[in-house]
Amino acid sequence: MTYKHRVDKSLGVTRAEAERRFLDAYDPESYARPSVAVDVALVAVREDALSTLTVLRTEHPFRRMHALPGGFVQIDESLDRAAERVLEEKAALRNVYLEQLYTFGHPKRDPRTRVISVSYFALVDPARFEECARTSPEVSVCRLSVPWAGETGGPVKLSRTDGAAVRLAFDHADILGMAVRRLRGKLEYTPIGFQLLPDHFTLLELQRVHETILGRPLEKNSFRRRMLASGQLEATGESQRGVGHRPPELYRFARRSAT
Amino acid sequence: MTYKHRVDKSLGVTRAEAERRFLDAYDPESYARPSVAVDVALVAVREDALSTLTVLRTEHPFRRMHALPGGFVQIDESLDRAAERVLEEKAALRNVYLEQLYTFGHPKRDPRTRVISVSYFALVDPARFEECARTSPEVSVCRLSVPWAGETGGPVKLSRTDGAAVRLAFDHADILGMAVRRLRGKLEYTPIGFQLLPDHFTLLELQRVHETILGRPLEKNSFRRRMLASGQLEATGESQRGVGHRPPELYRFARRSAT
DNA sequence: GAAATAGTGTCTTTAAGACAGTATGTG
DNA sequence: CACATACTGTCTTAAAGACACTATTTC
Repeated sequence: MTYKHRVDKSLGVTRAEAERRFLDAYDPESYARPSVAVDVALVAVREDALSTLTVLRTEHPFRRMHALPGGFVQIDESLDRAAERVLEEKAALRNVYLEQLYTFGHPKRDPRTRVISVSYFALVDPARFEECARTSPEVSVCRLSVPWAGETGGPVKLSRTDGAAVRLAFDHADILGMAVRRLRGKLEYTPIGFQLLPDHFTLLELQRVHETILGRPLEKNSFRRRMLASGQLEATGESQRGVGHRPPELYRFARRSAT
Repeated sequence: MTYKHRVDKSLGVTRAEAERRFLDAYDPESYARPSVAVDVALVAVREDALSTLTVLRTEHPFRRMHALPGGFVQIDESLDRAAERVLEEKAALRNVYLEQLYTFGHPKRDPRTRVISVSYFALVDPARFEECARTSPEVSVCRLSVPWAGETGGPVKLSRTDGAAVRLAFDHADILGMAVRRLRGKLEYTPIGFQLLPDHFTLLELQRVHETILGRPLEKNSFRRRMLASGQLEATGESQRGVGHRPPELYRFARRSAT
C-alpha cells in the first residue's frame, strides 16, 4: 500500500517515521501489568480411567500441593512455544498433541500477584508419562473423576493411585474440568482419541478410550461405522497377535488435508 | 482440611504463616512481563451480511487504522469484566452476549512491546450499534466477508459501506476470522442467532441470520423443526402485523437450565 | 471344539433434505 | 381474488441404535 509514503501533516514526517519515534519513546513500565503463565492439562487414559500428570510444588504459594505443569511465559516466546517448553521442562514430554484451551484471569486466582493463566490441554499415550513419573519424584500421575455428565462443566476430582484424594493448587481443578469438557465436545465430531493411544491400535482400544472420556458405553457397530467413515483411520494390514481369539486389525491415524 | 494447622518443619511455623511471609517478600518486578489486553470482535448481521464495529486508532502504532475495540486489562479486574468495560468505553454497549474466544500471543503482534491479547466475541442486534456509530465519529460499522467455507478458518476481509476495503491493525483480521469460525461451529448445535436479533423475531428472520453466518442457504422445514425441537424458542402468541401476507408468529428466546 | 473377541447383516429409529400442498394475512 | 409468505404433510435419504449372527484365532 501507499501507507508508508504518505505524509503525516501534524509532524511533517512520514507516518512510518512518526510511528518509529512514538515507539522509541513508549514506556512499557508506565502502568501495572499482570504476569502471564501457561498451565497444561495433560490428559491420558489408563486402565479405563482418565488420568492426568501433576507436579508437586516446591515453592509458595500452595507449596507441597499438586499443580498442573506450568510456568511463566517468557517475554519473547509465543504462548504455544511456552506450553511446549513447560511440558518439556516439567514433564519431559515432546511432540504431544497440544491445543489452547481457555484463559483464566480472576484477579485473585494467584495470591502472589495478578497472574493470568493461558491454559492448554495435551493428549498423550499414558505409557509416555509413566516413565516420566518414575524419573522425577515431584511428578505424579493422578486419577481423575468427573462429577458431572455430558458437557455440563465444572471442576474435577483427583485421586492418587492408592485412592487418596488430591487437592490441586490454584484453580487447576477448573482448568482440568474445562479440558475434559472440551475433549468430550471434540469427540462428537473428531476421532481425537488417537492421540491417547500408541501409533497402532485396534478399534476396540479406540472405543474404550472414547467411552472413558465420555463416561458412557458406546455401541460397537455404530462406533466402527463412524470411525471408518471419518476417513481419519487407515488400516495397516497387520493384526494384533497372540490374543486368544480372532486377531483384530491394527489401524493408524491417517493425516489428512481438511480440518 | 487440616492444612493450615500443620507445622512446616523447616521454619517451625505453620504453613499458612510461612506462605504469608513468602508472599510479603515476593517481588513481582523481578522478571519481564508482557502486557495483557482484551479485544472484542463484535459481530452483527445487517442487510444479509456479517458486519462488525471498528474503532479508528488515534495513537501509534497503526494510527488512523481501524481496530477492534480493545484495551489493557486493569490490574484488579477480571478478563470478562475488562471485555465488558472496553465494550462500554469504546462502543457504548452494555448487556451483550460476550464469550471468550482465544488468546493471541505472538511476540511481535504489537510493535510497541509484548502484548498478549485475550480476545472475546460479542453478538449484538445491529440496531444497537448503528446508533453508536452515529454518536462517536471514531466508530465505524464495516461489512465483513469471509474468504473461506465452513470452519476452515483464516483472516476475514473488511469493507466500508461504500465498498472500499478496510485494513485492520495488528492481527485483528485473524481475531475476527476466529470469531466467525467459532460462531459457525456453535450454530451447528445452538440457535445462538437470537443474540443477533431483537427480543421478538420470526423464524424466517432467525433462518436468514443463520444463513448469513454459515454462508449457505438452509432448508426451511428442517430449520423450523430443528429450532422448535431445541426447546430454546418460545412462541409469544403474537404475530407480526401488516406484512402483506399471512402473519408469522413471533418467538422469543427461552431461558433454560442446561448448557 | 470351547472360549473370546472380531467383524458383519439387518431391522428399527431418528433426523435431515426435498418439495409439494394448504393456510391466512394485505392490497 | 391475487399475492406473498406461513405453516404442514410426507416421501426419501443418511446416520445411529439395537442386537443377533458369523469368523477366526488361541488353548
